[in-house]
Amino acid sequence: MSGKDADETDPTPNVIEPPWWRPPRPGRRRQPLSREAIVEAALRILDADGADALTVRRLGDELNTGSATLYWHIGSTNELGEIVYDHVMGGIELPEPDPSRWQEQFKDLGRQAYKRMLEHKAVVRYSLGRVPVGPNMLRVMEWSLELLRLAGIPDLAAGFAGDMLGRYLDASILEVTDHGGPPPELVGQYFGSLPTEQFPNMIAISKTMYTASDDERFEFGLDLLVRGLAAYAENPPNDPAAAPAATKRTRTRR
Amino acid sequence: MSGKDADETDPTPNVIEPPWWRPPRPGRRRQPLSREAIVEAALRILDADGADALTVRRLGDELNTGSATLYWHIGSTNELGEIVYDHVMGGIELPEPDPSRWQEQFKDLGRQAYKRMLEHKAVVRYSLGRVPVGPNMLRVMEWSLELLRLAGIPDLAAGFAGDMLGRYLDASILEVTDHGGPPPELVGQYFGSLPTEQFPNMIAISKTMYTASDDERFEFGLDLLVRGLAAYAENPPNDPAAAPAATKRTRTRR
DNA sequence: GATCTTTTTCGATCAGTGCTCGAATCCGAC
DNA sequence: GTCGGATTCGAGCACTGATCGAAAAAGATC
Repeated sequence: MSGKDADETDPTPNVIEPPWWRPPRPGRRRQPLSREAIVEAALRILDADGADALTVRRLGDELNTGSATLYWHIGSTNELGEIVYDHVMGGIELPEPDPSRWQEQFKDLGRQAYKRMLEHKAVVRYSLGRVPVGPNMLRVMEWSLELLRLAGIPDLAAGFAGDMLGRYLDASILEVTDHGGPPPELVGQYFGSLPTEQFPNMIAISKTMYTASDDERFEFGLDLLVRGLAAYAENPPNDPAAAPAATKRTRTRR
Repeated sequence: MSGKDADETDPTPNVIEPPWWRPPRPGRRRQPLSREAIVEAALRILDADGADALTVRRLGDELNTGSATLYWHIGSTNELGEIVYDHVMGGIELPEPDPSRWQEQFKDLGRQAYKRMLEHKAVVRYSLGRVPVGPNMLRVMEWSLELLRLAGIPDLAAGFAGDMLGRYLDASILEVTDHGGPPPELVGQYFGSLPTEQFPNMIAISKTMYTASDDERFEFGLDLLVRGLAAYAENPPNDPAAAPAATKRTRTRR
């Protein structure tokens, strides 16, 4: 992206040589390849050309190397995807948990994650069926649990909340993304064109759904989620084992 | 699977012929290939060997035909996957919506879908990032909307509910499925082995999560979802446009 | 029956994928 | 220097989804 040394990288300098000679090795790249450089290149590709464009060969082109080299730094393309996902979520800022404002703080976490994913929509592919295990998401999950437990949400519900939020996030991003399937507007059109007598509710809803903007819809779902959690805080479930409050703790460092 | 005519299908009968002769064409299969036969074979493969095993070639083997033939009946492998998903969901039974029991009826829809998906776990791959558009799912979605609107859930929330339920279903199935990633027990072990001072809440939760069975956890999340919806029914959102009740209607046929 | 048209099958093949191998190269420590 | 581990890389394997045009079968028409 910087491109400030683009021509120095050119592997075919202006010199006449017998064609059977080995072309001058481009030499070790000035800056040796690192996992971080790979992650950034991958994100660049994803942002520019979508999820399908991220292949080992394309990645090799982007970094002026072969596919084999990459496998010395990463385990697999899937693993790379997870690292990229964790990298994108790295910028989330977590305030000191304040139980009295837990609903707003929890929503704000969702908003931050949503914003970041919107800027890198293609990354959603690597979040879909997975439990996030990267260092950044670990930090986020711990914070989320801390907040909800302090707020008096039972353990089981607190555990669910993070998972639910993640799934809802994925779904929200997918809804505004072109992910290979039929274009969203075609789906909307299809739903609207169903036989009226057979699907009156779907038609009515499809209209309602389209009057709200993407951001408004996201906010709405976030609210729905928090209301479900709040219902648990006030009225604990049938499971008596769920602790009503967080265990004694010292303080979160950050 | 029936195999009642296995030997009749054998393309190499007990006859001596010069090897350069064309092997006797297996002839048109007794029963011409149909989309339904393909879907059933695909489901058989998915159940037996998982999502990665479903390829056009393997499907060709299963049906005694080549990959090219399949493409005459289906558009793409992805499309086939969606059809299989819709097929699996086809067995869901939908009672007459009874607004006074909407919470239980909605949960029961979730339970039915969960049970069906559990019997065909690999199919979850074709549900992940998609809006279900098959005829069976269309029917289910219409029923769900009908029920929730009659129960007084605002339109926007009712629209979300189906989506949320689908996502939650996917996540629940994935949690009990080996989907190529690290084995679930390893993830649990990893979470439990985190440094205690840094992740006290995650460790506490990971214990709680493992005491409950898969079914109990599913039931719990279902309850969380319904509570969120119920909160909306009683206390409509800031959006005044959301109708508090379903529009006038005649009656659902079924 | 024979002929023509439409539906259905299929072998061969294309371009692209993730990933691995063994050899070559680089680079810092001795 | 030179030695040994760290790093790069070309070639290639096994596999994928998908397409082409030819061929066969089934159905319609005479």
